[in-house]
Amino acid sequence: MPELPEVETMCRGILPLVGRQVAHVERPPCKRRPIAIRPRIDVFRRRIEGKTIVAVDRAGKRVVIWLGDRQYKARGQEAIVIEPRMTGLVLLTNPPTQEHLRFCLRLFKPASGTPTRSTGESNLLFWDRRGLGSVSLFSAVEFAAKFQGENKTLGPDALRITPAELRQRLHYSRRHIKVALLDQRAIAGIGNLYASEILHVAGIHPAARCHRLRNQQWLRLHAAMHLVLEDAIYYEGSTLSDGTYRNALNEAGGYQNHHRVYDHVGQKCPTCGRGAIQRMVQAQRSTFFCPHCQNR
DNA sequence: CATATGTCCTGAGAGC
DNA sequence: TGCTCTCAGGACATAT
Repeated sequence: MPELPEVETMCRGILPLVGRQVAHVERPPCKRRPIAIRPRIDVFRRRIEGKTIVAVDRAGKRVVIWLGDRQYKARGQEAIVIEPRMTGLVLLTNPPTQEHLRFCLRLFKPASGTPTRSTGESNLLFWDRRGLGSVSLFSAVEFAAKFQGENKTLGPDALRITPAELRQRLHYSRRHIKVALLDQRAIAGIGNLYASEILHVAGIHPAARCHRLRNQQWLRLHAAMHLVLEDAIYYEGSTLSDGTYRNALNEAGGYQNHHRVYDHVGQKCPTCGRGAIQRMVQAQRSTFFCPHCQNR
C-alpha cells in the first residue's frame, strides 16, 4: 500500500536514471486484464522514445518522471505519472514475478559526445500484482492542470503544508479526522496506515470531528505528521506481512518494525503502556488507536 | 456544494 | 485435502 514514504523511497531509488535516454517503451504480454496505460501505447511510444529523463519527483502518492530533450535538459516537457495504488512497485531490477510485470522503459546512457550505441543499459519497471495501478503520460500543461491547478485533484503535500494551512483546509469539515486525512484533495500523501500512526502520535482520537479540534490539536497533528512521515522515509517505508512493498532494488522496508498501532490489536500502547490497541472501521477501512491516550 | 458509498483487482488466510 | 468466502485499501465514479 504505497503511501507518501514508500513513494518517496521509490523516487529516490530511481534517481540514478536521471540523464538516461528512453530507447524503448514496452508493455509485456499479460494474460490478465491489462493495467491502464494512457494514452494508447503506440502514442505513448511516439511521444517519449528518444527523450531524456531530466528529473524524478513525487506528487502525493504518485511517482513523476520528467522527460525532455537532451540539449534542453533543464525543462521537462512530458511527465510519466505512475500510480502504484495497492500493490504497484517501481523497480530498477528483479521483479518478484514476470507475470505481473506491466510496463518497462528500456534506457541507455548516452555516450558522452555522440550517439546511439548503448553504453550502460538500464530499465525502469512497473510491477503490479493486483493491477489497480496505472501509468499515464501528461504534457507539462496537462500535468499542471491536473495536479497543481486550482481544480486540484491534489492538495498540498503532507510534508510541505504549514500548520496554518492544515487547519485552514480542514477545520470546517464535519468528517472524522481520520477520514479527512485520507482525502488527497485536502492533503496529499497520507494513506490508511500512516493516518492511524499519525493520529496516535498526535494523541487525537480518529473519530474526532475536524470542526471540534482546537488549535493546539492542529499543531500537534502537524508535528506528528512530519515526525511519522520523515521517520518512515528514513526506514524506507513499511513492508507488511504480505511482503508486497519493496524499494527500487526489491528490498523490504523497515518501518513496519516501528509501527505503534497499525495491525497491533490487543497489544500494549507504546505511549501510555496501559491501553490495549483497538481496531475500528471508518469509511470501510480499518483504523487502529489507543482508547486511553487518544481522547476526543 | 460536502460527504458517503460502491467499484475495481489478486492472493492470503480462515473456516468447514 | 480442497473448496468457498472474506479481506486488504489506492483513486475515482456515482449516490445522497
